[in-house]
Amino acid sequence: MLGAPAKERLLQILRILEGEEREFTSAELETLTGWPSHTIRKDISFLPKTEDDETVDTGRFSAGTSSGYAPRTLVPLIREALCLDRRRKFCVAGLGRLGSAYLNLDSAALGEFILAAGFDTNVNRVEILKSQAPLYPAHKMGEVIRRLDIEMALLCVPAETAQGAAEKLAAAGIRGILNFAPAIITVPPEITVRNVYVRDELLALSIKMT
Amino acid sequence: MLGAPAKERLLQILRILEGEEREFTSAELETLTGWPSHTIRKDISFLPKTEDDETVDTGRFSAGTSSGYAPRTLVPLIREALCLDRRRKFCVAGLGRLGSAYLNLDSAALGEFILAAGFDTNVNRVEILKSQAPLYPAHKMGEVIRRLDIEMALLCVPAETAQGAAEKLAAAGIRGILNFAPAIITVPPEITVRNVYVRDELLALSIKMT
DNA sequence: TTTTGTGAAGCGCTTCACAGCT
DNA sequence: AGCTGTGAAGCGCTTCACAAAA
Repeated sequence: MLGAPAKERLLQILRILEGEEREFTSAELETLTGWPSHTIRKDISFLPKTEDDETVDTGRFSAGTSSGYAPRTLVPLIREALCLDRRRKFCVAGLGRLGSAYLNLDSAALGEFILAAGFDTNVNRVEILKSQAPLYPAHKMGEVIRRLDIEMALLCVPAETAQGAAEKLAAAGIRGILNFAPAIITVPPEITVRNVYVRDELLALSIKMT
Repeated sequence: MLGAPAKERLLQILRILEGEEREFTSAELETLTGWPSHTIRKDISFLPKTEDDETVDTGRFSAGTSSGYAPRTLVPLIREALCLDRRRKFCVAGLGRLGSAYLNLDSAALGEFILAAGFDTNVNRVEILKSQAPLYPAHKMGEVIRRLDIEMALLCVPAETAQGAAEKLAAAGIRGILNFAPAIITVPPEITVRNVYVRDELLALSIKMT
């Protein structure tokens, strides 16, 4: 119940609704997201029903209100369904140009995610760079990740060292890796990887452009 | 024929096979990609058959060769199927940490895309940074983009200046924008935007992790 | 025997059409 | 009238099982 495509759409809807106050109809969400309104309604219909409502209202978003979905009620439901209620910690592995750029993202751009640490094999960078989060030499990864309970890592090392760094992260007990290095990394199956390849993004963009 | 999920997988296979010489079995590709071997074989079976082969071979990759797929024959077929034949030019707008990181991607990581220029309002950066592509002050954007026929831009400026930079790119005749700034940008409808938000990538990763 | 190639079955997501509420 | 909510139909992707080739 609630497949991967639906989760992707709900995430997009969540982004639109967050911070909004006025209600959105499924037709509006269609123009904003590009997904058909009936698909969106279907996705939302899969969300858990709020049982704490004592009134005998049939539709939980008061179907037929002729006004749409209220962010106030919908946003928490989506967050719960997508397991986004917890604030998760992540770290940056590799503090070159790319990694240090992500060190300096302000918390508004990160939402529920907390930048908890940065790592690099080059001790100079660790000492020189300034960051809100503490920076450590790479060999302390295992200790720090476990102590701070860091779940995810942005992998920002060069392509040549990506596989090695991924293995170090795996050994350090990381659970998910966002791989920005233009390389294919393989890790134990209990670790989830998501690749952010510039080439793939350009490809997706050019497909969208046609 | 050949749906979106299959394209995604073929792209991943293409990345693995490019530059390789030895043959790969579908079982090997399974361990490398994570997709089941029968799914991979199915995807490949959808590729157009090479008609120029005079011999009456049944399987075009010589089914039963007991050795796997030859990159030599497979790579061009995938490239054609994914419409990756044309080489498209792009530029980088904003040469801070993030932008300059992307300036230094080698061509292997970019595939069919060509980095044709970099722009920044800060003339110092334009003069000091070294890059394979020529760098220009931002005010030359219109002239350069049109002269070099650049189609896409990586928008790597800070969030505060993202909207202004996007408007300059729009005025310069860009057709697509890959927005790396953590900001929502609005452009004329003839321009396609694709956002790469770290927060969204982290969200997608954590959903995948559950 | 190993590995590709593929019709057919299976299954999950999307779409439809309409009921229900305001 | 306008909009949500949802069983059921439809369809596309995945999986299966086995034929064919070296």
